[in-house]
Amino acid sequence: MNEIVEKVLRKTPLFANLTQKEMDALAARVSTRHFGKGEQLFGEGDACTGLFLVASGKIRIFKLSAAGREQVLAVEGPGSSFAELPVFDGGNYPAAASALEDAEVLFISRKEFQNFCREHPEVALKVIAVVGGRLRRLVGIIEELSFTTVRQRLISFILRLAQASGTHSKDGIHVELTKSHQDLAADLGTVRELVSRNLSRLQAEGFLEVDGRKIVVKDLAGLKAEQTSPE
Amino acid sequence: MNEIVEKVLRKTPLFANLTQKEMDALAARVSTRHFGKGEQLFGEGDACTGLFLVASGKIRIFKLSAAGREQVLAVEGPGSSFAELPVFDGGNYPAAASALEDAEVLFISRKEFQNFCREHPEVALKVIAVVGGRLRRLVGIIEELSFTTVRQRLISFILRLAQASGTHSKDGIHVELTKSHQDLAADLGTVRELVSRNLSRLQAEGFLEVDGRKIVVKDLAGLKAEQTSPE
DNA sequence: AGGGGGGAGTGACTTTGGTCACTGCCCCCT
DNA sequence: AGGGGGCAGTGACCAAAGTCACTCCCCCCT
Repeated sequence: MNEIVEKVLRKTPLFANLTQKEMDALAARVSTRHFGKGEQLFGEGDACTGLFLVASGKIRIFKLSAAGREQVLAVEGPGSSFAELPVFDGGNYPAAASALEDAEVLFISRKEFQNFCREHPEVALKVIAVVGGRLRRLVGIIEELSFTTVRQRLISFILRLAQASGTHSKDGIHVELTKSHQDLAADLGTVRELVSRNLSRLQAEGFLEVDGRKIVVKDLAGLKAEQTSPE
Repeated sequence: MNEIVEKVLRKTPLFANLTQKEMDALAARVSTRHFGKGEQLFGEGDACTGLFLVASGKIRIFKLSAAGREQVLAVEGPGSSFAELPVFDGGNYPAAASALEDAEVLFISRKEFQNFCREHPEVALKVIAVVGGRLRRLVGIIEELSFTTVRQRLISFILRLAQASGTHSKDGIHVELTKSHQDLAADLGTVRELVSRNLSRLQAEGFLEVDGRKIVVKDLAGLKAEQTSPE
């Protein structure tokens, strides 16, 4: 039981290099919770009860608009922590979180985590580093929303995907969307229809070939050019 | 000389409650710099050299797009610190900073600040709290950019201004813009023309009266309604 | 007085984003 | 086999955002 917990703890940057003794102390304070696909961990505005660590699966952090649209702020996978901040400043969660796939999550109550940080100042420095990364990503989202079109964001997304998990072949780079257009739209800050339309258009222009969730990038250089200048 | 520095330090949340001894130690490591209106403190992508504290004036943190548009991320006044994060994670500045008005700024080098945090763990906790607030504001910007129109953002801005610094009279609430349409557009994530046009339109609709940078809110309740639902 | 510069207003237009309403597809369920 | 449900594609719109090109105004400069 505790070996699993420890394994996860060692994988999260916040607690990676604790001594065995510290690790044991921490593990004893941790509880495990399971969330099914689509299940909500907490809602926007909920009082913050503690810190979460992802053991398996993926957790999506997002904002929900009055009109029902979603804007994804982050997707956290195994080894990531989230909600560090409200734990400290005592405020409510600024966004909602739900499981993108079935997920195993570790939970540390606010009090326990705060005490632990006080006893282990290095952990506080780690928190700052982690939060720093988060802040950079948020700034990136703002930049994209403010300066770019849906088309450009979609292109960037595909290029990132190609970079990360594309397989090369003579007819181009094969990539596969791992989510629905709906979810992709929430990532890009737009609606389903625009994702669909822009994909069609990129295909018509010869940059891509689309077949369901499989995409073949035919003209990498061309796409990269489109990403920046609208021409 | 040092009394002035100390006064500023006491006003910034990060260092507010240090002992006199600590304060002296810190003050000795601080240097003062002046920036004229419009002058740039650092650019986006510059290597991070240290932490800044605002003594007087206002500093604008912003992103600059390839097309020359600006998106303001934050405006920091006296008593605020900024650039805490890159100091810790060692990365570059994610955005540029310039003086909105003539400003006096304290500077602490990266090394000095890091050491100080290591010696004074409570300061690290303070950093987290400050950064937490910053993160919330960024999430707010994302929410606005993703879910609302320029019109709604402009209305929210005016309402906030009315709340903060409006003076009531029989003909409405008088508020005054303290910046050009250009700068306001950068705050709202749009362009000059849209600010101008939307103001005109709000006037035509009877919500406001506009005279240069003076605005009289005629229909507060109506404006509040417009802020949320587009009708 | 004349000229220059920054800020503001606006008409005309294009592009992008978003909505609505359908249709069709695929897969699973019983 | 027949029906749902979720997902994807698309046509027809409409509204918001942004661009371009001016004009006007005010203030400051010498």
